[in-house]
Amino acid sequence: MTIEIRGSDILAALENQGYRSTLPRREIIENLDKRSDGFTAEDLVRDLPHIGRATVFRTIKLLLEAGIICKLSLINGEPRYSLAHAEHHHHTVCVTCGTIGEFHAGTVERVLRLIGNEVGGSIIGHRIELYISCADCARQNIPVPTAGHTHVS
Amino acid sequence: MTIEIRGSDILAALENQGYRSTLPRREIIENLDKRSDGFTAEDLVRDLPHIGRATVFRTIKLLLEAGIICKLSLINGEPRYSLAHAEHHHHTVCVTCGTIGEFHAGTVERVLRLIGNEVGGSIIGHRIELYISCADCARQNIPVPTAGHTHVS
DNA sequence: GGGGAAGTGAGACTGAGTATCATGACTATC
DNA sequence: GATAGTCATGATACTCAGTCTCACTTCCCC
Repeated sequence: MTIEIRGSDILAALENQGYRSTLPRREIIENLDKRSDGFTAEDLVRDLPHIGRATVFRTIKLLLEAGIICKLSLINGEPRYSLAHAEHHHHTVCVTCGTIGEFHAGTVERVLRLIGNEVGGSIIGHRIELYISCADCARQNIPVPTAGHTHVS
Repeated sequence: MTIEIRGSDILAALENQGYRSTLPRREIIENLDKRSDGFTAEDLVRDLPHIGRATVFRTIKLLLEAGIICKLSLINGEPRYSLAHAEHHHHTVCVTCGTIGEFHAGTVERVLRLIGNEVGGSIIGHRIELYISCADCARQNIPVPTAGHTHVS
C-alpha cells in the first residue's frame, strides 16, 4: 500500500497527535516534501539556516515517532532519513550514490516470525536493509566502495 | 556452520593478512574472548585503560574488516560489536538486556536475492536485525521499552 | 644491531544527537 | 483583548562514538 504524502497531510497527522503547527515545523515538512530519496539531519540544518539545530533534530524525532519518516543507515553506518511512503516496508540503499528505495517483503516477514519462534523470547521488531548498486550507478559502472564487510550481518 | 573462535586463531588470521601481532592487539583480542554476548568500544576502553582510545578503535576496525567481529545496532541505534561465530549469520538483539544472539536464515537470503532482481541494480549486501525480548527477560516480565517505532523499517 | 615500516598514545577534532535554559509563540479562559 | 500557562524555539554547551594528526615506540628483516 503506497501512499502519496503531502506536507499538509503530515501537518494534519501531527496536529491529530496533539502537536502544534508552528512555522519551523511547517518549513521543515515542506522541505521534506522535496526530498524523495533520503536526507541527513545536516541537509536540513544547511537548507534552513534560520531554524535552530536543536529544532531540526527535535522535529526529526517527532516525525520518526509519528512514523512519517524512518531512519536507516548507509553501509558505512552513516545515518539517513527517508519519507515513509508505505505502512510497512524496508529499504534499499545504493552504496555508491546513497539513493534510498523501498520494498515490501511479506515472505521475509513470515520467515522472520518463524525464526523468532526458534530463537525463544518474543519478537519486538526487525530491521532489514538491502545494500545495492542502483541501476543508474551500475549502468555508469561506478566502482562499488570496497567496504571491509560488504555483507553486513 | 558454527566455529569456536579462540584468541590464537584470531591472531593467526590477522598475521595471515599481513598485520603484526603487537601487545595491545593481543590484549584486546584476549579481552574479546571473554565477551560472548556483545560489547561496546567503550567497554574495551574502560577494561584496558593502559591502551589508547585510538588503538582500541583501530583494532576494532581491523577485526571488522577481517570479519572476526561484526557491528550491529540496538533498537535505539546504539552501536554494539559481537564476535562472529559463523560464516554468514544475522543477529537477534534483546531490546531490554542488550544480549546479542545469532541466527541463520537461508530462506531470507533467497528471498532478498529475488527482491534484488526486482529492485534493479545489483545487490552488494544486506543487514538484518531481529529485535526480541529474550527468553530470560520475557520470563522476568521486564517491560519492553516503548521505543517510538518498535518496528524498525 | 640498525633501519624502515607498521603500530601506538595523547589529544584535538568531527558529526550526530541531546540537555539546558531563557525567551518567544500559541491557546484557552476569563 | 488581556492574561496565564503550556508548548516550542534558538543558542549554546555537552556527550558519545569514532577519526586524524603527529611525535614516538615497537617490530621485523637484513
